[in-house]
Amino acid sequence: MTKKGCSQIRLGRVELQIMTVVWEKGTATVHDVKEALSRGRKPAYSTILTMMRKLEAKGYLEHEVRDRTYIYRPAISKKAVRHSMLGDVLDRLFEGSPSLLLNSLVEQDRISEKELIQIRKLIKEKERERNE
Amino acid sequence: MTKKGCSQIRLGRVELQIMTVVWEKGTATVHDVKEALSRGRKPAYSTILTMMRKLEAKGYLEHEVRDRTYIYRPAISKKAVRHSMLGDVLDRLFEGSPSLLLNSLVEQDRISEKELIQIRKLIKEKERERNE
DNA sequence: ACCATTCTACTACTATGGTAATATTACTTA
DNA sequence: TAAGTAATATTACCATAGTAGTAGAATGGT
Repeated sequence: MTKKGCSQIRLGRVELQIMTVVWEKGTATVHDVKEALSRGRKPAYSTILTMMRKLEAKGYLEHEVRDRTYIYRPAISKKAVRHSMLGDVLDRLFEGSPSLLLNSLVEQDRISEKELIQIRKLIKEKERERNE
Repeated sequence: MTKKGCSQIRLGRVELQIMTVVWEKGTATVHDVKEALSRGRKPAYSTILTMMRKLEAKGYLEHEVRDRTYIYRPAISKKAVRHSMLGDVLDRLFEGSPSLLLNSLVEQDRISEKELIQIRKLIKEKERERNE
């Protein structure tokens, strides 16, 4: 149970990209990440290496050595990061109000038919749970 | 109409705090902001001054002079910043899926009874609009 | 006229995310 | 065993958010 505001997980643009790769693959070497980041402006190998070392120093990655290659894996869950960063946006920008936040998504027209159905299902579940 | 990804509004922690004050008050002097930021670790007057000048340089604030005091006002709407920053989180962290995002809020138990009602209303409206 | 007050302007420093060249190490293979 | 290869380690930048001391300018009161 995370207390209100004790999260404070800070991840930069590229840091998050790297973490995303490692989350998706489960484990990843520097090369794996470099490979996965082949779209857009690709950072140099040594750039990714440096960042992954920093991510480990911050406790977001861990590694083990196999055939003198570092095998990295997440030391923090995607869920935790989602909670932390979304909670941040919610509090800083939307006065802690999920409906205000959702409204912003509606305004942006970011909600497709499929998403709408999914969301309604979610709400229904939450309501049912609430009425027990 | 903002195109997909052309947003790129970047605001730091304190920068956003300052913008929030100016949005709320409509116009604000450096003193007003310093006053409003009296909770937490309060930045020095000159710190706020510097940041507001930087915000103006970035085109997020404007000012006029009155009795040799700078009266700042927003040059960018809160709505635009909300769209930009939330859109960023949506894309980077939730694969562009609003329902995944909402699910994270549910998991965090950030949705009160009142919010739930408000959200349902929003969804209903969206559905009605969709079925026209 | 002078001084205190109250603004902005200037300057400088710290931390951190991002970038990457280069050095080093260790293994492989001819 | 010497060269080449493939990995990490070291080092050094740049940009920007955040911080704030101090200088300078203009005004108002005495």
